[in-house]
Amino acid sequence: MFLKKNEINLCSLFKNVYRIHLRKYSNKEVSGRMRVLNVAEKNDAAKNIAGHLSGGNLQRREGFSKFNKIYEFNHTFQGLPSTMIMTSVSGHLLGYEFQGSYRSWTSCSPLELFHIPVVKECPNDFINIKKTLVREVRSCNVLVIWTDADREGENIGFEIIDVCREVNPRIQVYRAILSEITRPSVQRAISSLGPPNKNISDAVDVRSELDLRIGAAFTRYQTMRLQKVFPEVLAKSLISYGSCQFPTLGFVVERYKDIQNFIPENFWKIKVHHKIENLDVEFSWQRVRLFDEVLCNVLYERCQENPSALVLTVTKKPKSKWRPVPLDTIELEKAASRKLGINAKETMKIAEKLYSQGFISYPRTETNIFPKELNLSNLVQLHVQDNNWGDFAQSILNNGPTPRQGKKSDQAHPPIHPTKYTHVLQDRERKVYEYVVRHFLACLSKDAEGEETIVKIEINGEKFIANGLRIIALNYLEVYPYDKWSNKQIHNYNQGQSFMPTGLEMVDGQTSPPNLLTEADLISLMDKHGIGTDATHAEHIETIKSRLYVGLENNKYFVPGELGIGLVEGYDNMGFEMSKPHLRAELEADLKKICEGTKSPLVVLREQIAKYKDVFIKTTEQVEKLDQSLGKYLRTQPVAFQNNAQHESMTVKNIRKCPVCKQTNLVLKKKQNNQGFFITCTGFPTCRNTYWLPPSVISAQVSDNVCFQCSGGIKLVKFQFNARSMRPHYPDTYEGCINGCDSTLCEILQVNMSRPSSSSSSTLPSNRNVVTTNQNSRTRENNVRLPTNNLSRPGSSQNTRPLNNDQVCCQCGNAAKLLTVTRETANKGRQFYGCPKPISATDRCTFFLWADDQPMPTAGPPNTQFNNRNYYQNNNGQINNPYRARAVNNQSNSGGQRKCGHCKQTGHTRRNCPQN
DNA sequence: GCAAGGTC
Repeated sequence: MFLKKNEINLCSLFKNVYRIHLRKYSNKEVSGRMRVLNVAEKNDAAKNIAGHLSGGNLQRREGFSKFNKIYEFNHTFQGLPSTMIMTSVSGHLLGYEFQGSYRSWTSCSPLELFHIPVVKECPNDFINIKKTLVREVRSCNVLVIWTDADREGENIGFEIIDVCREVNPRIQVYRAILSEITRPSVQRAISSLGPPNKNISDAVDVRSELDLRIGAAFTRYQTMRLQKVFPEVLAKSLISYGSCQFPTLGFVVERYKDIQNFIPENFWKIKVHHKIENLDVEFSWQRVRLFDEVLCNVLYERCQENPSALVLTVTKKPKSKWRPVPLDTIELEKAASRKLGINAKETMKIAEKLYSQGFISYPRTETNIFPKELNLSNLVQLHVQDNNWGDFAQSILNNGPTPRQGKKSDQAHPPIHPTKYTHVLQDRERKVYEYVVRHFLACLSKDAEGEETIVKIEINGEKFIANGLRIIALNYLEVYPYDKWSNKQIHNYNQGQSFMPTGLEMVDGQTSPPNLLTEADLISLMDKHGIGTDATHAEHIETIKSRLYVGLENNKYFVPGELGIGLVEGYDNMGFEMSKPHLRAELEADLKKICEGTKSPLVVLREQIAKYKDVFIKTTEQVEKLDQSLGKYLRTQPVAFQNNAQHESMTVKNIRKCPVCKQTNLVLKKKQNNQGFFITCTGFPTCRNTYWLPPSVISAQVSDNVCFQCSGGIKLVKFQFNARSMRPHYPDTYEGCINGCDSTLCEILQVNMSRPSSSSSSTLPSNRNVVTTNQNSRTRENNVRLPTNNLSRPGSSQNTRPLNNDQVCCQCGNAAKLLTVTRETANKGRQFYGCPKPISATDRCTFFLWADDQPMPTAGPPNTQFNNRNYYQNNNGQINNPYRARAVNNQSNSGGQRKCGHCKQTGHTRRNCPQN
């Protein structure tokens, strides 16, 4: 329940009327106060926002997660006195994963990873955070999202919304936008709440899903193949592919190859020296250098003919060395790598520790502009006490801080700066802290000032230049030893004067290749090409090091490893620029269009998947190029490996499409104790269709032969039975079709594919043929529909009756009865299906299904089904997925014996209880 | 055993 502001004002005049009004529409707020759940992206933000909103008058209590506290305080929300509950998540609450058995690398062909369902689920680490949200939101009327004002923040916001709406579907949702966490910003944000932006969130979902599908498909494929092709070298290697790690590797390989392919060129140039006493001033040639020796020699000889130098001009002008801009993550990483000798990954680890101890501000920021509200003088004051930089800090206070401003703002975090003084840190922590402090003081100080002298001379028509520098004031350099700027002396020259050089020489040289990339260079390239984020650059670099794609030369320069260069060259030879940055850039452009609402996320997903799937298939077709390239660099002969649809040959063999879910395949598997076999759907646990083979089967193997009687390429299975355990005259070894055409075999095995599954062993679970939707997860499929039709056919093994598509059937196999809730509850009038047998009947099953939760028709792509009542549009214009709402009906799997917490009956939960 | 993105 939420009231418009003018409505609230009116109500405030008639408090009694308002209270009635409030109670009428909200059963959450019995006390007459609004309860508002506020959720930030991290605990630190929640704490600070709560502090600003409450003016410090708040109570802290524990949530289920020890890292994410709950802050409670009173506040006037939209004109109403309200109880504010502020808590947080820790970044993403949910993440995409493959379901169930698909997490096994051999469960399916890697090609299938482009299409099989993925679910957005809460990792175990974050279950406690989710539990806190679920508990708190039950008693609230309003949810305010305070996550970071960036793309990921918007997506995290929707993850919070999804979790909260699951238990409180009527909650009103608002988005607060903060540019920084200061009191004015927080106040401004809460008084200008808007709706969350689904477009932005969708873009992140698309990116996440693509990263998983593409990354996993290529990683599994190339790992499994190359381990077999190079068993001596790569048997235990994980050969990953990722949309960020591969371009990062590509940069290293490209620079290495540039150097390898570099052809030096000879050049020649003329130098002039003028030495008086100990000062030797060198004049450089205005032509810089010539690549023609004869021509250079002609000009040199001309100078020699009349070597007297005439001073053409003497220019003196002020020269500044600019103080640094406020520190962002990338600059910290680069500076630490270059100047402190600490690599980016280690730097971020140290910075995070310093942040968690309160010594520095949040170290993952793209902002290099100090917000106006930040009291810089107070922060500088903290450092006046220091022996090394205290005097400098005092001088800043005396003159007033003059921050140099950069041009970037992530609208979320301020530049990295010290927040507390300490002098007790040791080693690398001290180095990083000192760097942050000195950088902070430096950028609040003044540019270094100097005077530059430029002298131009002419010798018989050829012009030369020399520079001098006189430093007037070091200013920021006094506190910032990481920058160098030194005086460069020059003689006093006057325009029009002539002098005789003490040296005139022609020197030769060779052009030299560029240097190998340092870590700072690599980070700059990643930043320039949009590979990764400021928070992840260091991780991608670490990944390609740990996978042995690259190594370090002299502990400083990146060189590709044999594996890394072999992979890049292999894909290049196929014509796929997998290691080039523009693939990611193209996706980024599409993501931007999704954010702007000019391109549909489904279209982007479909296009990108089609593109990468095509590359994947073509890769498998010419994968020998990868073998050859790697063989060359690994100096190992590739082991012959069949090239016929490799992505399939390295996985388990499919027997046929699962007759229940009709999406994934039936495969043959050994039981965990290795004693006996079963045939199961690879969609487990989404699809639980399983056929247990009798103990008399001592060996089973899917054959390459297909059944010539059945259509659809059903694979035969080769069985070995216990000797003489079969019928008289039945062979102990037999290859046959289990699809139904071989009735004797199916009878022996008690397998009947015309039914969802059959129980062939009395000692094993038989009723597993139920498709479920994980209650903690949201399922997303590409091109295929999540199997749901079994809900209308909870179909125990006894259910042999053919059912039409529209019929709802209970667990006994009977047509379910349509009933209506008659009790005076929130669900009064709502229809549901139940078992048609009398309540007193002992064999009555526990089937329960809301009529408006019925599965959709099975035809047509999912995005064409928006007219179905199960797809509904919420207040924020988002399309909600009905599958999640239906998940609670799935207790019918595995016996469904959990009791409702309300009526104590089985077959439904408290939330769906018809007696509500 | 897989990605990249948050965060602790």
